[in-house]
Amino acid sequence: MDSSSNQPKESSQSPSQEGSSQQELRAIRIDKVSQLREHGVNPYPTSFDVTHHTQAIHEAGDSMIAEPVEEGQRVRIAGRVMTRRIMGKAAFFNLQDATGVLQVYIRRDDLPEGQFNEVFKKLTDIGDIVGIEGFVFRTKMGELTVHALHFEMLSKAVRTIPIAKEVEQEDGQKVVYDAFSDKELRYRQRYVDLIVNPDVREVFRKRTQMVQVMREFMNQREYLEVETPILQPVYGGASARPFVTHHNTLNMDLYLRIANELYLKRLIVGGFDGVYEFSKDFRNEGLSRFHNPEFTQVELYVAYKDYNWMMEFTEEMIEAVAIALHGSPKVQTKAGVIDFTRPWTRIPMLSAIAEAVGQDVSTMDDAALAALAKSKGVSVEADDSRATVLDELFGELIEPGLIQPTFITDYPVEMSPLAKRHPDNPALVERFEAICNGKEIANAFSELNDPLDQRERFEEQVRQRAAGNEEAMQIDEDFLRALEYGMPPTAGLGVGIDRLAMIMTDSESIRDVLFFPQMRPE
RNA sequence: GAACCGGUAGCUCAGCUGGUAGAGCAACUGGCUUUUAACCAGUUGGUCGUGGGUUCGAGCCCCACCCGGUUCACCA
Repeated sequence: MDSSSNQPKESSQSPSQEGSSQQELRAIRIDKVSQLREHGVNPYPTSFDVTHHTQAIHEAGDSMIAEPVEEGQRVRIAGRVMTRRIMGKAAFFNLQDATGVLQVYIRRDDLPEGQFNEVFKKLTDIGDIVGIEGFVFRTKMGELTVHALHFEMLSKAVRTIPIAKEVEQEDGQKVVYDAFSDKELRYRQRYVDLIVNPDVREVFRKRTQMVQVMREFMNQREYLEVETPILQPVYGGASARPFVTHHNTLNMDLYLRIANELYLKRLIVGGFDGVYEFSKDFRNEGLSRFHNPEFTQVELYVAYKDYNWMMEFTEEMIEAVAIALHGSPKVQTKAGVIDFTRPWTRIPMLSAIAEAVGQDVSTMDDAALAALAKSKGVSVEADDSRATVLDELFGELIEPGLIQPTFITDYPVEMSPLAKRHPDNPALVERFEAICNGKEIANAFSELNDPLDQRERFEEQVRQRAAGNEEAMQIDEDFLRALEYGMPPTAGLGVGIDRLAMIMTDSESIRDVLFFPQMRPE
């Protein structure tokens, strides 16, 4: 492992690389596992019949309390012990299950001989998973509580969980003390983060709900959810550097997909009218608050439609997401309220730039355009194409200011090798991006289905690659062959699920909407 | 890849001008049958990210490296 291998070997009972204090805490808990067995208690039994979740009991509230209370309905709940308050012959503890937290009251005299003192008081810790059966009542202080008549250890934890204490102040504000907040530990040990930070669980529930709403939205329109290859012999559909892997038996390199666009369009050629896929894509680029090497997009292709139709589809679907998650198309974020109410503003890219710089750039020659960019503080390289300069201008001057969802339309053809040319201006394509909170959340176009034009566009990409653009596309001969069989006019859409989840959950980093963000090894 | 900020007990954090490291919670022992940051009394717990250096003496100063965060560059 490392150069310290001449040290005495650590016992398998105590993981290395940990402080002695933590090892002591762990050793004490492991000893408790043995003690439980000595008391005839299985620390890891196989099952427990749960009748109620804590949330259901909270919702039922006083209707679950009988008169007298001990004759109330028996409830069986299971979960993790989060706090303990022991008072000699009785105790309270908070039990957390998948739905919430509920207080439990437990007394020595309600349990079999010795169970309270030996098993509960001495051998049960915060973090253990237990099951109880009892009846519901309210304490003197009015807190809904289950009075336990039966107690079972369900899983003994041998590591301590970081305890946060929550206090409700007189004004009703909740203050959390000692919250588990170290971002590195939270990302590396997400399971602990999820145990102790309820807000984190809520973020991921919202993310899942968001995907479900979108899936249902597309299913209702009878688009087919499909699966296409992640391991691709030729990568394409986006401008990015790929991950490379190797298949031993075939003895060939394969690429992890950077997009699934070209496969989904093959399926449109095959005769499906609408296909979509929630797709993990992989791009071998830097990491940041907005970039993880693997990320999720949904891509959708619909035959006989164009990008105008797709704009309406997009704003309708995302408005539906906002309403499902927040009960309203208006979403509160740190950047202010974002209002997804359709229709969203639509601005052609060149008009947006003209408005920002106060001049019409469409009639400007390349040199004048480059000079303009420099005068606006936008850095341009000598060999940048006209399209690149326009993209830079847009990205620097306009995009960051677009907080409310906005469609930017009609991009230069050089940047969009898979999009159909605009009928009014062959230098542009029928493409839009949806910008929200200063970031692209969706990208779509009327798909190029002219196989000869598509071949020329690929060949231009090859020239760009030869000129040093590592992100330029490869020629996909099989895709061209598919187009030659004829693809109907088609509208295509990609929505960045992580980016949208960040907005919908008001998260500042993509790591906060990924369970397991990419990290360097510990 | 660059700049800035950070890394001290299991968790959250103090630690002054360099003088042998502290609190709360957790844990351990005892007490307490409606508590709720439960409480009361006592106890334990540290490779101060790692490795060098300066110094009589380093958590603190210097250098290198590791990990994380943020910003920038690239991108979705």
